[in-house]
Amino acid sequence: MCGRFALSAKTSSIEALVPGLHIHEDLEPRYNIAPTQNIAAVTGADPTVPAHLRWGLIPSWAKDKNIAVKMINARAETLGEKPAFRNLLKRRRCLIFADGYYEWRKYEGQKRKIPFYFKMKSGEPFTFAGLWDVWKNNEQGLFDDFEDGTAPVISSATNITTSPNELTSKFHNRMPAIILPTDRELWLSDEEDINYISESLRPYPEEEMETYEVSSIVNNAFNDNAACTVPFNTI
DNA sequence: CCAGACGTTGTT
DNA sequence: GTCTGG
DNA sequence: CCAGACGTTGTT
DNA sequence: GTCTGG
Repeated sequence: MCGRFALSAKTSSIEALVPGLHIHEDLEPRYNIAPTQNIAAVTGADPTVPAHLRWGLIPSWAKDKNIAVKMINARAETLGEKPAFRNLLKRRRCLIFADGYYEWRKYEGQKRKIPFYFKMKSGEPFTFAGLWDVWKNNEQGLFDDFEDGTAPVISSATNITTSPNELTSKFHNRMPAIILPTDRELWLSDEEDINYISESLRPYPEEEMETYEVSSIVNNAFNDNAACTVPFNTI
């Protein structure tokens, strides 16, 4: 899975995740990052510069950018076989910055599903494994924006999923592939052995993670994507 | 050769 | 673009 | 992923 | 129920 996540860490702690990375601008804290929105990432092309990628992969060959809604996730197990992902796995890997992600649980008799927030016990941000590509619109001028404000050239990304660790498996049968700190350099490298690369797409050790139910008061802020400092309730 | 797909998740 | 199915 | 819409015509 | 927008 992984259809929503958060990134509110200080710029300095995000920079600390990738050697040489320098983030020039201040990133707004975000607690409800959704598909089609921009996400903060670094690509293997230049890991010293932050990349702002649109979440939902639009492959370079796509005629219609709306294919993105179907490409927010990519299964780690089959990346090497899928025509849409195989080449990207070889040459267009990226790390997506996050400090938590959400899974939903529905309680018996309750209408709404409740979000649970998954994070590192350390509180530090981390990196999802992603693939990215650049798409150029062929049907209209390259200098004309779309009506929805998106550009005619879009760099986008998909978030790789893998089997869940023990903690996440209580909520879902998938979890986002979180790259171990020691594997980040490899993931951004120009290594083309996809079997070797794929070894870093394992479920993240659950002993380093924890989850909280997002309380109703936080839920409001969550829905508004507003800044939120209220502590989550522990389950 | 050309034509057509290219994807995941959750839910039923 | 690249792979699969016909 | 969730939230929210889901429609057209004519008139101003 | 299903699609769209974020």
